[in-house]
Parts: sequence; C-alpha cells; structure tokens
Amino acid sequence: MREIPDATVSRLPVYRRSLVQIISTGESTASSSDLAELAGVNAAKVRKDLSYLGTYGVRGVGYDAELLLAQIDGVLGLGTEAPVAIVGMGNLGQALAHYGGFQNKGFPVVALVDSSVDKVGEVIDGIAISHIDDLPELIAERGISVGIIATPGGAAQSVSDALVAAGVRSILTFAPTVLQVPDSVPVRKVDLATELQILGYYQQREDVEANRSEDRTA
Amino acid sequence: MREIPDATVSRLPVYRRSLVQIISTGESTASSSDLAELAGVNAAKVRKDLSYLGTYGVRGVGYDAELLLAQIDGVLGLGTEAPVAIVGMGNLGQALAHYGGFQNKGFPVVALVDSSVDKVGEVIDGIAISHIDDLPELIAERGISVGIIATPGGAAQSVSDALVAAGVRSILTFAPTVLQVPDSVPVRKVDLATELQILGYYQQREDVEANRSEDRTA
DNA sequence: AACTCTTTGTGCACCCGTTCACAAGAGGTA
DNA sequence: TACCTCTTGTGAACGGGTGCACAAAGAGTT
Repeated sequence: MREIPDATVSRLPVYRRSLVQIISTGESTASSSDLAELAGVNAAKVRKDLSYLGTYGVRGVGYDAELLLAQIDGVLGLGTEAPVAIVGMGNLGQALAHYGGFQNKGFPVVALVDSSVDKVGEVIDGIAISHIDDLPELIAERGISVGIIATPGGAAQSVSDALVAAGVRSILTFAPTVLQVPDSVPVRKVDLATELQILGYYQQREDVEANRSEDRTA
Repeated sequence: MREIPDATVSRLPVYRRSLVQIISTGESTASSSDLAELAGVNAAKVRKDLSYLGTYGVRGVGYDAELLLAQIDGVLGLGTEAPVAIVGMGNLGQALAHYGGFQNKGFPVVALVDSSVDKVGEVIDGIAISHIDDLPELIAERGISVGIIATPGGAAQSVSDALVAAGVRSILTFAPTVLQVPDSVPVRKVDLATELQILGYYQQREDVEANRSEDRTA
C-alpha cells in the first residue's frame, strides 16, 4: 500500500460520510464536486485525495459510490470491528460509556476501567466496571485494540503506559497532557478546553474586526 | 493586534497549560526548551510562536512565567468568562452537561437545550433543560457567547442557524456534519467517530509494518 | 466513426508552517 | 571593563499541502 499524506487521511472519514449520504439518496455514482460540496472542501482536493487510493473514478461519469466506499473502508481498516476500552469513569468517561455513537460505527465498547475500588462492579449500559489492575487480562480476553483515556491529566501517562504494555494498538485521549508513547502506537488527542480557548481567540478577533467597521461607519 | 498564524493559535492553549504547570512548581521563569519539553514540540517553534505575541523573553534567562501567562490569556480572551449553552440532551449532551471540565476553565455552562418537550424541565447538575424555541431569550438573558452542538447530524445545521441567529458568537460542534455558518462565527469541530477511523488507518499501517519486519527476521 | 460533453487525473506554482543555525542581547564574574 | 555563558529572536532553506488549469479519457449522440 502506498503512502497516504496525513492531511488526506484525516479527510477520508469525511468523504466516507458524504458517500454514505449520497448512497442513501439512491445515487450510484458520485462526482468529485458532489463529494466536495458535502465534505466542505475543494473538488480538486477531493480528486487528488482519492487518487492516493488508486484510481477508481471514471472520466465523464464520476466515482462508483459503493466501490469507493469499500475502498475507503479498506484503507481505514473498517472491515473488522475494533473493540474499545474506556479508562477513567469520571463524568467524561461515564458520558462516553453511555454515548452510543461508537458501537454502530465498528468500535464496540467492551470494557470500562477505573482505578477507584468504589466504582468497580458498577454496571453502565450493560458493562461492569473493572479495576485498572485487570487491564492486561481484559485486553487479551476481549481482543481490545483501542484504548480511550478519559482520566484527569495527572493519571493519563501511567494509564497510557499500562494500555500500551497490555497490548492496545492505538489510543484516543481526552486528557490535557502530552502523552509519551512508542512510535508504533498512534495517538489522537481531543481536548475540549483547548478547543474552547482556540475559539476564544478567533471570537476576540471578530470583535475587534467588528469594532473597526463600526468606527468606519461612524 | 498582529495576525497570529492558525497553527500557532492552536498551540497557545498547550503552552498555557505547560506554563501553569511550571508556575505550580515554584519556578518564576520558563525557557523555550522547558516549554518545548512539556508541550511536546520543538524549542525553536516555541520561540517563533511566542514571538507573535510580542517580545516577552529575556535573552540568557527565559520568559517571565506569570507575565507570559497573562499575555497568552489576553490573546485567547480568557480575561472574561464566556457562558456556554449546550444544545442536544442526548447521551453526549448529558455527558457534557455533567462534565465539570468547562466551568473552572472560564466557560460556565449556563443553559441546556433540547427540541424534545419530554426533556424540557428536567434538571441536570442544577440547570433546567429549556426548549430550543426559547433560545433567543436564553442567549440574550444569560449573555451566552458559545454554543455547543451535541445533536445528531441531521439537526445540526438548523441548530447552528438558530444559535447564530440568536447571537451566539462561536460554536463547538460534535455533530458529524459540515456546518454552514457566516464567516464571522468561528467553528471548531470534534468528531469522535472520525478520530477512531483515523486511528484505524495508522494502526493498520503499523500492522503491515510489523509483518514486514517479521518477514525479514523469519 | 466523428463529435460533443462531462469529469477525472495531475503538473505546476504558490503559500503556510517547520526547522536549522546563528547573530544579538542580557546577566554574571573576574 | 572585558569576557563568558546562556537563551532569545529571526533569516533562510526546506517540505508538505492547496488550488488552478488543462490535457486525457470515457459515454452518449448523430
């Protein structure tokens, strides 16, 4: 398999969603401009991105929707389910456990883990909370390949170490910490406070912008 | 205020966290390499990033931690609180409502909104759920400037339109949809399924990589 | 078979962001 | 004062990503 640029990889899920949407309307082919509109990007970019997957478009017609979808799924490894463990049963962790959005997307949550003995045994959405010391067995027995870290920042690194040692193959973290992991374990980070702070900057910029136009019109 | 590159803006919150951590150890100055280590980036990048804020470092010494923190807070607009409304009280929305991480970061959640009449009136963490039709009054009365969208994808665009019309100034969305908003309203998007799918790609790459080394050693 | 129409695939130029490498500046020391 | 050490600030080179613009290639039509 060819090397696919990072920027392209991060757009593939968006194209995938757009394709599903197109297919649901009964269309059997999708042009790059159709996809571009749904995905909110430039049509040329869509074509260049898709060209990294190999050539599946027909000139004058577009892309075969089903075929392209299968191709993207293959690249993203969505052929098989990837069982998930959520570590950290605080507010965020419990929230994620209740959130149904993972299951039907090929990422079933099969383990919930916490370090507090008080929480162990409690059942959320049909899954009993396990103690973090049991992580190795859980990972092995339930074939878990993805770890989601929803602990406070302070605990994140040790949890990450434990997950990696237990054999988890990729990590999604919500902890506001820079994680140190082996190169072989891909990590994605989602930080809600950071996102809000970034919005703060652009909002403030808009405010001064607005003031300037006011000054001009005044 | 000078133009700050997007890439830099998205790192400022990380520097901010690193600074807070340094200050908590009693240090009063921070060098670019200290920050670089905590933030997980290159020291030269730290210096270039900070140079966009104006010059606050002392050669041979480093940056005055408190001063730099204040400076970053100023740029990110963290001087004043930005009240938040969460729209969509499904699993994710309720989860976010329970999640305490916003309040103490300067983004108090002051309104919860849903379209279902059944949920209206229900109280979560001391806040009663309001109906979406009351959005304009809520936004105005409670001085809400940030809207968080936690609805299913189908509802996201109309919710976004309603938020913008009601005067919300920036949006954080968890809906798997490309939102159409005026240029004056900054939007950040967090898509959990997308993150997991991206991980899928890199994990798969690691797998073939691992197979290759196995072949070599075999 | 020739022609038209549509849409892909991509070469090329441009731009943003990253990193290196080093001069300049600040403080401490003899 | 002269010198030494440390760390910033930035010019310059590089690399990846984006978008334009156009040639190439199917499909349908006469």
